[in-house]
Amino acid sequence: MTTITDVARAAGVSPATVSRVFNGGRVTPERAARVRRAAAELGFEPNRVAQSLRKQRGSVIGLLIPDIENPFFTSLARGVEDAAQQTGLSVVLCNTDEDIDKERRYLGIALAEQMAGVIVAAASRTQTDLSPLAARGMPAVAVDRRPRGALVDAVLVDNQYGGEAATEHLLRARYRRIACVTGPEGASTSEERLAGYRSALRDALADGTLTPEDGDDPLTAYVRYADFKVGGGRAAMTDLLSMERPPDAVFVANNLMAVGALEVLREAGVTPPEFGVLSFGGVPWAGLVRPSLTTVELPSYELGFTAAKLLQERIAGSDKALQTVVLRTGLSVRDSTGGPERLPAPSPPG
Amino acid sequence: MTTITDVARAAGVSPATVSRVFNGGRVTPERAARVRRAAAELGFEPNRVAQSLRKQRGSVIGLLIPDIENPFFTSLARGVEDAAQQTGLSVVLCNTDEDIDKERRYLGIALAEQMAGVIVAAASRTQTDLSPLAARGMPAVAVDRRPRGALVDAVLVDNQYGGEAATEHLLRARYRRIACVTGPEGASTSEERLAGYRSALRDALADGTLTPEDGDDPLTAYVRYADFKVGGGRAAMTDLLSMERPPDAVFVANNLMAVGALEVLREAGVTPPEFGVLSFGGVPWAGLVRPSLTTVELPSYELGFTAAKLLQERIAGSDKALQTVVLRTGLSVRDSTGGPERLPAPSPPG
DNA sequence: GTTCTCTTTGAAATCGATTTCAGATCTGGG
DNA sequence: CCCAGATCTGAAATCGATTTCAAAGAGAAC
Repeated sequence: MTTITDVARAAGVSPATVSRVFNGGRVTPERAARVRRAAAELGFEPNRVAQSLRKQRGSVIGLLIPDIENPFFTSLARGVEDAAQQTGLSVVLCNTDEDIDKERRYLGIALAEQMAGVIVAAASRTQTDLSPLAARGMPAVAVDRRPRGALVDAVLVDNQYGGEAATEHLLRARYRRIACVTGPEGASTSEERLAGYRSALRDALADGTLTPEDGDDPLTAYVRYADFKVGGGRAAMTDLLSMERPPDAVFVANNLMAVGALEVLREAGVTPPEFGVLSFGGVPWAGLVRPSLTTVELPSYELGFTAAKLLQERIAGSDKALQTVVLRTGLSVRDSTGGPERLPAPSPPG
Repeated sequence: MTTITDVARAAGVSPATVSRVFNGGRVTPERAARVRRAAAELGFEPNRVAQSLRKQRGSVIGLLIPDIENPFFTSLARGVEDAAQQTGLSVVLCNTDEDIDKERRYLGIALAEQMAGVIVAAASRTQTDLSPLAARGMPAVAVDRRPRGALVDAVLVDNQYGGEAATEHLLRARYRRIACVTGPEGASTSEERLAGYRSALRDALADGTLTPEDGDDPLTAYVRYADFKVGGGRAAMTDLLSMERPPDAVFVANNLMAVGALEVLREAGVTPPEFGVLSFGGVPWAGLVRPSLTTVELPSYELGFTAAKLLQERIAGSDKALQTVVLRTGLSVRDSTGGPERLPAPSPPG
């Protein structure tokens, strides 16, 4: 491997000069040219490990995500990658598997490897602890989920608004017993989406669109907590269908659980849009799902891109006040929420 | 940050002794205990950057994959991660996007960061160049795709056998005009799967199962090359359907293209199993696709796991002869290849 | 008691870059 | 022609670990 010393020798200068050539120090043009030529001839590339050690900061940023198999996060990862590439940082992806210990381990690695910074989609709102990073001055940005009390920039989506819009849409489509399958208790995303759902129901109760049935609390009876995975969606949906008075629509608070819910519905012979289904977050290969699925669209790529930009500012030394950027969701209305009445079949094409 | 020197001072020993305690040198038990206690109290964690610099080798392995959004590769990545975790290595994921330049850049980073080794699913069989790694003694393992002439261990699937089995299955199901949508020319996986398809057709022609129609070469007429992505599958399928004498079944050489093909078929009102569809590699959320899809099952997780194990051996210094491990595929027969005749509908459950 | 061996220890070199500091060179002004 | 100030340059320190080497100490054999 050719080192800076080799280049220096070849160019007849000192290593310090070589370093200056590549890091923008003052060097006479003639010498600089000699150094560059020598470096090119020898195929010199600075050893990043040595650089990191000396500068006390690497050129890699860590991206901790809870589920690499969820396309939402892979898309987010691409956003981060694209933004990072623009400034020569590289991204390493760490899959925490929604597991607090794995997450802690990866945070430790980030510190030990002296990464330039980290972007974290926290495994838990209450347990994820970013303070060791802060203690060592490593910049961090929370994305998608905001861990409690962490003093970091955050890029989030407007979960409450999205949940509200989704539920309102179902109400407008004349569904009246709308269930909500949300994520784990304690995850900020779960709670906020659920809050949106409840807020929409409360409004509907207030203006008479929805009339309370006796017995259960209408804001709670149809709510189920699950785990943001396909299996959890299946279990929750099965449970809802077995109710004495089952729902006629469901708002599922994440894409994978929506897949699970759809599977269960299909197996039970219950099909949208008679039974309304609305997913928070796009489902992959949505084109294959019939009827097509109404979704709350999440700006996953932008989430990642924005987070990376923010992180870069911090790495560059910005000490602006902490920011929280909230990105808006959008509602893509498709066939699965057409309304509970059986509609006339569309005439076949051609 | 607490360094080895701090610990040494706290324990009243030299840094060398502290290092020995953690790296298995000979130290008297009493001292070792003192060192451990001091380290624990100070929360000492060795600085990996310094370690890497000194040892000339890091504790991170790079995994270069061409498409992070293909669940085949994310599953493979998990295999790598699980295997790596067992020996304290961490994995960083690099998405090359089937792009030779991005791939080259990441290989450069792997070298500059002194990674312990790399696992590569090559972006191109002909252009991917692993020789810089070899030149610097960095261990590498090829996975899924074998770059031409690279002197590295490889873990592959038996593509030809899988393609053959798939095509034979379609023939047995009495499809007679079987198309093949394969990947880019030049990718080893494309070529081998296509070769399997052709070999099965040749056998069928030889034993009379299949009779050549006049005009086109039966081994070529129904073959289309595409790009291993959804869009490519769509285009190829559209093209096939527009033929004067369209096929009655298709063997699609990767999962994403199968999704594209299914979309086109659905839009055209052509449905399996009258039109047979067989995908090489599982389709995500297969449960939502109706009719269910017959697939060649790929051991993606095992592929990654095995590759990581192999790499670890090399990192540990093994100089065994180069190995190529070939893992078998399996055929999961489902509804989409039930045969071209319209079958009586199954009686409803219950 | 002396010598020899074996274990344990710490001082110092090392990895490859960056950066400080002080000296050398150059410039322009007086 | 000399000097102040600006500009360049290289020697050496530094980052935090590992590892070599030599010395000190312990123990055994005679």
